[in-house]
Amino acid sequence: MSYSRHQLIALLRKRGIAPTHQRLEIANVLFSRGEHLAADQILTLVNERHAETSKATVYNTLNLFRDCGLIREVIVDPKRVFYDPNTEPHHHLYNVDTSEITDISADDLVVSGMPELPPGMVTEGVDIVVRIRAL
Amino acid sequence: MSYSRHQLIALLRKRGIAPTHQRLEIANVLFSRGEHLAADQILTLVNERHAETSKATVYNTLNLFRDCGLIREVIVDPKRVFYDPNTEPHHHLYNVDTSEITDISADDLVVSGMPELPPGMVTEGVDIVVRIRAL
DNA sequence: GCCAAAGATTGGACTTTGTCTAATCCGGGC
DNA sequence: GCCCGGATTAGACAAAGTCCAATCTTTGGC
Repeated sequence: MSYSRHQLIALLRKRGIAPTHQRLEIANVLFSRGEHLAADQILTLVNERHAETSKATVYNTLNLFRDCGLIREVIVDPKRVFYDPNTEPHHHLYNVDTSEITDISADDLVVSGMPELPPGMVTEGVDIVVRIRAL
Repeated sequence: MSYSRHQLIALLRKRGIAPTHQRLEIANVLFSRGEHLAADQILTLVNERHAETSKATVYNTLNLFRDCGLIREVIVDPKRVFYDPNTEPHHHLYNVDTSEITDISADDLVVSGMPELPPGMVTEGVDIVVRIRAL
């Protein structure tokens, strides 16, 4: 599931994000791999060939992508945030031993009995994490 | 919902935890308030009268309590772990504006369609977080 | 294509959360 | 009351993430 330079540019433009070098590199790593990656992993991957993107830019860009709804944060590991290129509603299987994250389709996993929210409150999202481990 | 010194000692002893001064203070803050608290909040609360418990001890103790099943970690805020004195199965409402956490009974909120686990894997827990915000 | 303005990137200092260590300090059993 | 293994401590350390002011790119108007 690889994306061409043009496709990536279109993806960013659609959200009003100026397609710079660094942003395209980061988008490429996220969307072409389709994996859940943490900031430090992205920093490493993006600089694999020749270093060209700084830590600050990786964090800036991930926050920008998140704010624009291009990617989603996954909060499962107390040590770091993971970024998910899949923004469709879905849930996660989290291997606590290896920190590996796998998707669970929202069609399979269904929640019922959502509580009334306090007035003036809206749901931003429902995240389900199934924590698993060996044995 | 206040706990007496004796009740707290019994609570720790039941899990084989030696009831020291500091541990009782921390247990008291958690169980008497019944709130979801982060380590730094616990450190502050415990030292409100006169400082007597160090940061290291707060972290040691929270990890100990967690390992002994006395409390539960709640991973919802990328900035810090919250500790929950309620270890019964239940879920959480998380106010992303205020970082406030509220319980949702597991009787109300039901999940169906749990996926097959890879062989040799066991479920450690299923955490549902309903993220809400004002507006 | 050129230029300026707006916006993006950068290294490095800084903050925060949490861990580690080696020294000291209990407290429960004898 | 004494001892000893476990508990506590200050402070150094580590890792994730933010901030800043200087510099570099993009982009849109011409």
